[in-house]
Amino acid sequence: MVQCHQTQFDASFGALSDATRRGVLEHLGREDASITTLAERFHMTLTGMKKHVGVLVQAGFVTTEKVGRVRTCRLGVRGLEEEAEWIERYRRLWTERFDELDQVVEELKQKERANGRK
Amino acid sequence: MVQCHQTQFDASFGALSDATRRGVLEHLGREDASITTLAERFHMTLTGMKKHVGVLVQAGFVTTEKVGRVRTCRLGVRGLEEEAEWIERYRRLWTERFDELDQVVEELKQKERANGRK
DNA sequence: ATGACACTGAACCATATGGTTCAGTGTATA
DNA sequence: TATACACTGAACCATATGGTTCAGTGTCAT
Repeated sequence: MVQCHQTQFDASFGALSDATRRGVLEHLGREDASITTLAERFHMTLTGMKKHVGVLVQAGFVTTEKVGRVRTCRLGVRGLEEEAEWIERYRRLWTERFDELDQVVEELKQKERANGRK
Repeated sequence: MVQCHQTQFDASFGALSDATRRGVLEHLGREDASITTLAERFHMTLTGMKKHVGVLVQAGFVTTEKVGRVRTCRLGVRGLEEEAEWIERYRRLWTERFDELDQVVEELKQKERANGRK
């Protein structure tokens, strides 16, 4: 369950680690867009935006289709389910870890009270 | 609500985009560890592992404390709450988007049935 | 006090990333 | 048919990333 998705997570978290790409996802969440539209929206050359879109496609977040001379980008079917799962798993890890810590702190307090009474 | 966390997300998703670092988080979720332990565990030089830990510290996922000659790494207090939130928000976006799509498909089917009856 | 141990920092290396320009190709439109 | 438009690909650039080696510094154990 751990080794099977490594390279996929590398790609998807990598794709999410750039503000422009997160912005593109947000835009595509509202409406489909051509490369030109996205390039203008994010103050970037066509070529630059095409690279970002390429990364998002590679990660499976976006699909594109070219009709005539314009390539339209839209959200891919893959979504963020697996990333959400991964993150959730680690959130649980964190919580457990700090519940343990709380216990330790609680024990320390008890000891202190005991010492205070001495 | 969008621009305020950009660089933080850059750092945190960037930190998660590497298999070794995800592995380190998993390890620290089970137990604290020294740099040496982690380096051995992931077949890497001390220096290399120290860099990875640095990235995780920078992202706020890990804290370290040096006592004597060993630096112990543990999960930081920050956790993954905000990343979980972000991802959740986009999961909703996706869902809405594909619900719309489903509607369109549904309408197409209806039209087709109508044409079939012609 | 000596040696081993755990880390640290600088320097280096190859490759990846985020961007650009420039020179195309193919498509729509006047 | 000529022109403008949307994209594509190659080449380039600066910086970041993921790793290494090597030469320390400080700490523990004999």
